[in-house]
Amino acid sequence: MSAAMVADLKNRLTELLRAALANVAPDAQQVSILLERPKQSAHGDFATNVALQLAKSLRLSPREVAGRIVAELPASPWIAKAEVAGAGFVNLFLTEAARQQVVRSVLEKGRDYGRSREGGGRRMQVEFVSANPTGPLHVGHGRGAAYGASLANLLEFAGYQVTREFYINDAGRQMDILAVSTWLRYLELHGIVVPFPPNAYQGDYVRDMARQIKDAHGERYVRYGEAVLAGVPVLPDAGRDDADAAREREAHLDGLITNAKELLGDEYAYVHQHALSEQLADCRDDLAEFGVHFDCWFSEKSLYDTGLVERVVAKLESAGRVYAQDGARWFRSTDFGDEKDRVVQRENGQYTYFASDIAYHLNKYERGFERMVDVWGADHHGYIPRVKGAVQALGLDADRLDVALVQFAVLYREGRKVSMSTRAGQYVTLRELRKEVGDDAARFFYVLRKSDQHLDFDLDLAKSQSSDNPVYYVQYAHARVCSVMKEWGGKPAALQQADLAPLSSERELALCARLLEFPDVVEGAAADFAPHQVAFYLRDLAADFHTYYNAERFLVDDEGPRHARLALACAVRTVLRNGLALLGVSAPESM
RNA sequence: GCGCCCGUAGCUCAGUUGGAUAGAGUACUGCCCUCCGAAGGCAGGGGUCGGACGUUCGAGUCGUCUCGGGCGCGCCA
Repeated sequence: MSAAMVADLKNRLTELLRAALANVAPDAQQVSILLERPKQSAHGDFATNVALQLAKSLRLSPREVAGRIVAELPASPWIAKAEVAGAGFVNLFLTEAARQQVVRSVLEKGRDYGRSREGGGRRMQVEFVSANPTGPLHVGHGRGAAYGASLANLLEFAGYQVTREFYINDAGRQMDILAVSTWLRYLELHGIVVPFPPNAYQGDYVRDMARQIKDAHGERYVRYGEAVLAGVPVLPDAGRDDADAAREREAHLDGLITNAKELLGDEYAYVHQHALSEQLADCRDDLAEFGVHFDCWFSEKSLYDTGLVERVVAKLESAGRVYAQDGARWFRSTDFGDEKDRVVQRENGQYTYFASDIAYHLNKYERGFERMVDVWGADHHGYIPRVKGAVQALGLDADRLDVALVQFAVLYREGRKVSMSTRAGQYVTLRELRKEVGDDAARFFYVLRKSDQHLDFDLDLAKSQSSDNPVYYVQYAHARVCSVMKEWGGKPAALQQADLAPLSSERELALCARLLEFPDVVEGAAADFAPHQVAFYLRDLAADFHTYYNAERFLVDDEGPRHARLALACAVRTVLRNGLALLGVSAPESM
């Protein structure tokens, strides 16, 4: 049996079952034959419920139908046994040879074992992280980064041509706040003290940028304090935390932004640009060190510069989807199931974030991606109907766009929730986390949970270098294989043609069956956008290997068993490495 | 109040378009290194799958209701 045939094992089995069905139920040729892997090995390698599906129309008991299918099943070198079980399942047991050959298949394909053509080379975009470049990434962004990167890897492995994209929110008010925050710190350095607003960016990185500007340009951006505050609404008392006070603080900040733009004129753009590029560079470095790379950094501002925002709103208006009310312009998202219509252009003429996001999605479609995935924080779930609505309103196929929601990571320190506030600058950064627990542990930990599930991130546990962290368990299995190979001293290539017949123990055949699962796991994880399935699989594979390792010796005197076992170990190593690579985790040869 | 998500072992979580006796990790208890790496292995206890009703050959999974938790509901991004 060749490697390709192993990969097609399920298809072959399906064909055999269909051949049997042709005799059992000639009128039911279109019935779908689902082959699943039973949870218990006593139920065989594959099972099908097709008899249960057909029983009613055939007016026979499910067990009777199953019995006839088994009787009509053509002989095959891959099936050792087929039997009727339970309510009417047909359980198929593979021959030892069928299982053993997966080892050869893995060794032949190497890094490509598990890769599929499911995606057919179709172009797909995964947009993720897309954090405001207004400060260091925090641990919530880290989860989106780990998830998005792993998802992109998976989709690529599943045969899609993937573009990884970061959407830069460089056009909005948040960037102005960052620029003004930096400028105020800069003025401080020159002895001009304007009270630093509580809702401006507090982090030390703002002071760092101010210092850089001072070092590079001296007093060039200095303006008088009275002018900075001229006409700016006063700050409410620090003690007040009612809604009015919050509004007044925002008004104060807006006033400062307006004055900064007037006082600095064209030079405001420099401060703004400096802050943006500094933060973006920091973000890119941080992610790169985390093993997260992007093919495209897409600027929101560019959508305004090219006039696309304006054009897309006009297009929606001419389609009758935008109307004016209360001085603003609204998109009729209720036509598409949203709870209420949404503003695209404010009374003051400014477009909303939503408007540029519509333009952005139009741009994605125009770039020809057949499928797109937006990875968002789960708190944005209410945003989905309006974006999908806008896509539909533009006459585009909304089904090509998927939104994957990632819940925020909730940090725990000494058993207590760590409060997070971006503005107050009190949050654990991704950098800190990476430094504390290491990139491998962080990447693995992040995807060890379903993405739309809350992640309790226990910092103390993650910080401890103990074996509690599951990533060590998987990496250790890999290091163990490497160690055995080193001890053996031979060349792996010599194992390609090893006779695999000696791999007949229960543990060896179980390990083979596990290796056989990998392509299915990849395909399922890609289809479900669920990298955590790969992480769980790797833990199972490592467990099977550790069990085997403890029970048997590899370096026995007999060359037959020795080479067969080493071939199996090598195959395990390859699959561990391929799986870890999908998750962006290293596969160390020793640790 | 309305909408979306989640309730599975003490804790943290898996559970493959509905499938057979609901599984891991962790914690706890007891074993296993003169032998390729003990960051490992073996064994053990622990569950009304939040609750009720329904759909059917079959429900942790689907539907309705209900209780509990999270998030969203702005001319913010």
